[in-house]
Amino acid sequence: MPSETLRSTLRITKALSDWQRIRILMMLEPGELCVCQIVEVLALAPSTVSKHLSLLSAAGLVEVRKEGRWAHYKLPDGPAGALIRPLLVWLHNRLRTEPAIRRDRQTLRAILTCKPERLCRRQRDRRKES
Amino acid sequence: MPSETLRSTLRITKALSDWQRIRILMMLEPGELCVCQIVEVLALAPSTVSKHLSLLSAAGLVEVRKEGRWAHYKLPDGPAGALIRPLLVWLHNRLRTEPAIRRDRQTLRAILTCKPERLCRRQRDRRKES
DNA sequence: GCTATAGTTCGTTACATGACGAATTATAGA
DNA sequence: TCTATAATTCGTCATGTAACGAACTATAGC
Repeated sequence: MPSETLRSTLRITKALSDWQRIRILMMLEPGELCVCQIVEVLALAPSTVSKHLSLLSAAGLVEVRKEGRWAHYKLPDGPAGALIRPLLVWLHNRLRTEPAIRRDRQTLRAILTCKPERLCRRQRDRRKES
Repeated sequence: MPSETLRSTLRITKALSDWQRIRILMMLEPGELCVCQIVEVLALAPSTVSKHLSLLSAAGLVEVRKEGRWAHYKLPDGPAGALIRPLLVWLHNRLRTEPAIRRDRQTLRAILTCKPERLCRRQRDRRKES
């Protein structure tokens, strides 16, 4: 019977062992984002992104704030955040200057200029034509 | 074309996402061990342990020192070690008091009292009878 | 040189995981 | 109340991974 700490630790390291989830964590450094914004940057299906977010959430690497039909995800602060801070700092230091990560930040900046509703509409439309 | 830093980072996080490999890293904290000693603690097939060690090695989480037919593995020191030290410290702090890890330490203590040659012989014999 | 042996590599099998689209849920607005 | 919609859950498929035993490699000792 593995202890909770042990399983929790494995949940964290497993959550960190996927490139898309790392991209999400790096993306959340500056502040919270809603799902559709993350979907847009990763260019993955919403269902896929949702799954990634639920794994990150289960590991305590992100927190969710639901507001109407919107879900905003952010890095945890307070005691929960302190627990995993060293890992995020390590990741951030290693990947800050990575081309792929810089590209994501660039994309995100562009995305933040338009309202989420517009984003979701665009994503729906794109889906229809294919 | 993902950069080397990026692939290296993923190799590290993937290496950390397995329980047996974490056990190995915790086991190596006090100092180097040879493969048969690790095999004995984990109670896995030598081929399986060897594979784990090669993944850890590829990620730079352990270093190998070959001596005759024996292979000694240890945590890296120097610059290579400094790079991943924060991760190992985090892991160590989280798992130091875990029952499973304490049990491994206990097992290891017993194992260290007998010479590696004896260990290997015992392992071979056990294999034969099954 | 031969033989025994510590460790690795290879091939196979079972299971875990990431991706997608379709169906579902829950909320906002007409 | 009914419709539209942001997000999640579910079912499926392809790929990745951990485990094993068998075969292989390389070294020590006769």
